[in-house]
Amino acid sequence: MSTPSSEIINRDGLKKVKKGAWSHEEDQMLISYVTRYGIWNWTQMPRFAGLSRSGKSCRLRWMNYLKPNVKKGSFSKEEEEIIIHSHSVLGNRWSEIASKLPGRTDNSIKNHWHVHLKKRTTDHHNNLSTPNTIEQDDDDIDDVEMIQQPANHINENADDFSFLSSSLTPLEDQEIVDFRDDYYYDMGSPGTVDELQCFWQQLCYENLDHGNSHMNMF
DNA sequence: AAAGCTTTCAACCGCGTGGGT
DNA sequence: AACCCACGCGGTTGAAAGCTT
Repeated sequence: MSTPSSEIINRDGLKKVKKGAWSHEEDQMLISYVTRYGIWNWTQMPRFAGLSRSGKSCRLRWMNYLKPNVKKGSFSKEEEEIIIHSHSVLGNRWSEIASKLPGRTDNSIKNHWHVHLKKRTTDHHNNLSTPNTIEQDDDDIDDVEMIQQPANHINENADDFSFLSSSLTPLEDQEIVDFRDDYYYDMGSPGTVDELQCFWQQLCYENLDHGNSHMNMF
């Protein structure tokens, strides 16, 4: 779910940064570039990667969606319990709360809080302040159930990088990039124009097989 | 079937911070 | 000390999906 893509053209007819939803092709370009060269400078990187996006947008897309260990899908009871407890201690420090939930991003936690958990905690608080209330909604029942669930799956996807090999065929025979921790920072810039051109030619070669002729930018 | 309403969440924006010069 | 730049954070927005009437 996202806003539609829009390319902004300024008065001189020059292309400026694109906004809105990311296309599959843009995702592939970003993944491929980061896999090959690592993250060296978000501001400069879109230009080298052939993306008409701001560095900020690229960083957000990578951190919240494309990064290999980003956990998608619904939150478990244990995760919700951790969020609720952490929020009661830390407040709206979403990044700090996210650090307690491997694979979850601050953005997704923030969204989940506002959509699901905020109401639950205020309801709970209201029930406490009105002790004669007998009603117990589904969410309260969930709160009881969550304590009984095992917590062994919270980190289940932390080491799952399998999608990289399936989506990045041009690079599958090259060195395996370790995305854990901050390894991929400080890998250096792409270096020469020849090196960069070679990189994109590899990508184009592979993508032509899948009809992605837009990749042919050289 | 379709119109209107609600929910969800990806993405944007503005601001604060830290490092470099 | 002052400025610049890159990055990260938290609040907010808005389109799409889902639901209700």
